[in-house]
Amino acid sequence: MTQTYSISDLARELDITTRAIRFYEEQNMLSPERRGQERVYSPKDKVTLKLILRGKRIGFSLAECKELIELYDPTHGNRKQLETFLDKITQRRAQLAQQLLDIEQMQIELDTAEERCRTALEQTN
Amino acid sequence: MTQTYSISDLARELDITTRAIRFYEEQNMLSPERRGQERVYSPKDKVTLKLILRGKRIGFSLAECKELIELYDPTHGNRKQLETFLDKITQRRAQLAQQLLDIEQMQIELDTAEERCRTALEQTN
DNA sequence: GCTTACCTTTACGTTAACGTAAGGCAACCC
DNA sequence: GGGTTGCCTTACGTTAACGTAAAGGTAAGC
Repeated sequence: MTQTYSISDLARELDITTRAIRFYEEQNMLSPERRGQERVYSPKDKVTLKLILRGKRIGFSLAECKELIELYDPTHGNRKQLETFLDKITQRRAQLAQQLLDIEQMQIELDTAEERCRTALEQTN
Repeated sequence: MTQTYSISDLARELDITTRAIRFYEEQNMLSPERRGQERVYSPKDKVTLKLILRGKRIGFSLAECKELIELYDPTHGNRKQLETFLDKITQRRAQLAQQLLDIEQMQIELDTAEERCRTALEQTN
């Protein structure tokens, strides 16, 4: 008796549209159960959606998010597939490391930008 | 005698197309000098371009990048403008903080994904 | 039995961020 | 002076990621 969700349940909870959720399914990133016509989502589907949203927040394309999701599968892979998986993981790691640097740098620049703003504000007083 | 660059100089060095550079200019993110028809870029222009690219790497839209660039200006702002600037800075900070969390989480998941891959590989031996 | 609130599919529309030609001027090379 | 290289503008094409109708099916409530 594991929990299930309707499409609008998930839309509300994750703050996205039902259209977006259906779109992700079109892209084969989700495949919810059906009760007749209606989509019925499992907790695992919800996790997948959260993965997608997190990927998007750090600027990943849906295609990239999809790759990440596939890394979660009970790895049905043959040897060669597994090795390309490892390659992809390495690439993602490098990308994330670069992003960390970029974010740190940008935080520093926000600091100085804020200072300039504050001193400029004091001038107007 | 400060350094200058042609458009293809910058394209080569920053590994983007000239079309992209011209596009950023169309969006009023750059305004290089002209020598006749030709665009002549300054070191400052180059910095701006790097800012744009860094913004893109962490998933910012060009519109967001533009806002960041404007925070760099010799703040020509009146009081109200400065305050909205500060608001925007606060928002960006929050976004960056969230991204840091997202990246950390994703790194952890890459770790476990890699492990699963490696143990699956050992099965195939 | 009618409204309201869900759900469905199909399909065309939209925006961002460029890509990709097409056509033309200016300078150098042999 | 013909060819190559590099710059320019104008303009239409393209892809991703949905938005937005349109048209309809079902179940609950009054």
